[in-house]
Amino acid sequence: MGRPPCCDKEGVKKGPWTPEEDLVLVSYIQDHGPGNWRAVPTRTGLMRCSKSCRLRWTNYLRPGIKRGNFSDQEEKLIVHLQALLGNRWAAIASYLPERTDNDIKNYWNTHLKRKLQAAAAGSGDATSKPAAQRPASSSKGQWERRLQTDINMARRALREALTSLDDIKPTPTQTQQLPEDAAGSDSVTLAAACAGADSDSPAASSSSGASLSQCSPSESAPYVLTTANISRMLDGWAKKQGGRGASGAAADSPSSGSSASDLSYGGRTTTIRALGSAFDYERKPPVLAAPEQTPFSAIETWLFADDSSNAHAVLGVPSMDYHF
DNA sequence: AATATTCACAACCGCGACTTT
DNA sequence: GAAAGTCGCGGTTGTGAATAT
Repeated sequence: MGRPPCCDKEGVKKGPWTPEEDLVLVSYIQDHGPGNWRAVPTRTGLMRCSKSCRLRWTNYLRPGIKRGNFSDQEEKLIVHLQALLGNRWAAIASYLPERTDNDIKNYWNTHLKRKLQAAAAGSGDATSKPAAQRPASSSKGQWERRLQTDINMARRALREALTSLDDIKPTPTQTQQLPEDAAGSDSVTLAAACAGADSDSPAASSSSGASLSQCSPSESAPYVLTTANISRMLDGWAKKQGGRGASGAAADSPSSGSSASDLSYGGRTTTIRALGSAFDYERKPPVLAAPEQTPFSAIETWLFADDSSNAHAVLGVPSMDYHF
C-alpha cells in the first residue's frame, strides 16, 4: 500500500545537522524519550522529517556511541558476524553496543569488504566468503536454509579468530557491565543483555538504538544525557574536525573535561560553554560508560560451547536448530 | 600551487514489517 | 481482514577532507 515519502514535503530541511538542531533534538528526547518520531518535528519545531530525526539520534546523538578507529577485535568480530549473518547490520550492531549499524555498514563498505576481497583473491578460501558475496539470486528463504550449513563453518572461523586474540582480550570479569544503580542489582554483560533483546529474528533485528531501550529495565534511563556524555559528544565533533584538519580547537584535548568547546561545524565555528548548566535536566548517572573493551564473553561462551543449542541460554538468542 | 582522484562518513531514500484503526 | 500509519533496515548518494599527480 504505497505511502508517500515522509520527506518530500516543502519546508523540510535536508543535509547536515547544525549543533542547534542537535541540541533541540537531544533536549526533546531527554524529556520525552525516543519514539513517536512522527511527533518530534512538530513538537520541537525542527524543520526535519521524523525519519531524519530518528536517524540523527540513533546514529549520532545517542549516548554510548563510540566513534572512529575500529579496534582489531571489533574488526574481526564484524568480519565473522558478517559471514554468519550477512548484511544484517542491525543484528551485527547489537553485538557491538557502542557502534551503530550505520557505522558498521560504512566501515564494512569502505574497509573490510576491500580487505576481504584482497585476502580472498590471495587465498581463494571460499569458506571465508562473506555472505554478501553469495549469489544475489538466492532468496531470503534459500539463504536462511544455507545459514544452518554455514553456521558451523563461520563459528569455527570466529573461534579461531578470537582464540588468536586471547592475549589481548579482556577476562570475563573485565567485560563491560551495566552500573548496578542503573541496571538493577544483577550484573549483566552488555553483550548478553542486548543479545537478549536481539534474538536474531527479523522482527527483533532492531537498530542498536532500539536494543538499548530494550536493554534497559527503565525506559527512560538509557537516554538521560549527562554532561559527560554531552561532553563526549562534543569531543567527537571536535576530534572529527581536528582530525580532518579543520578548525576544531578542542581536537587535541579529548575528554579534557573542559567546559567550553569551539566547534567548527558545517563551515561555522560555534562555541558552546557551560554545558552542565545547559543540561540541568540531567537526573541520572550515565547508563553506558565508555568502555575500552568490546564485550566478548557471552559470544565466546557460545562459541566455545560446542552444543549450539546452548546459544539461546548463553546469549539469550533463540536456539539455532532450524527445522526445514 | 592547482587540479584530479580517492576516501570516509553523514544523511537520504525506498521498501518491508509491524502496529493501529 | 483491510487500510492506513509508523518504524526500522539496508542500499545508496552527496559532500568535505585527504592524498596523489
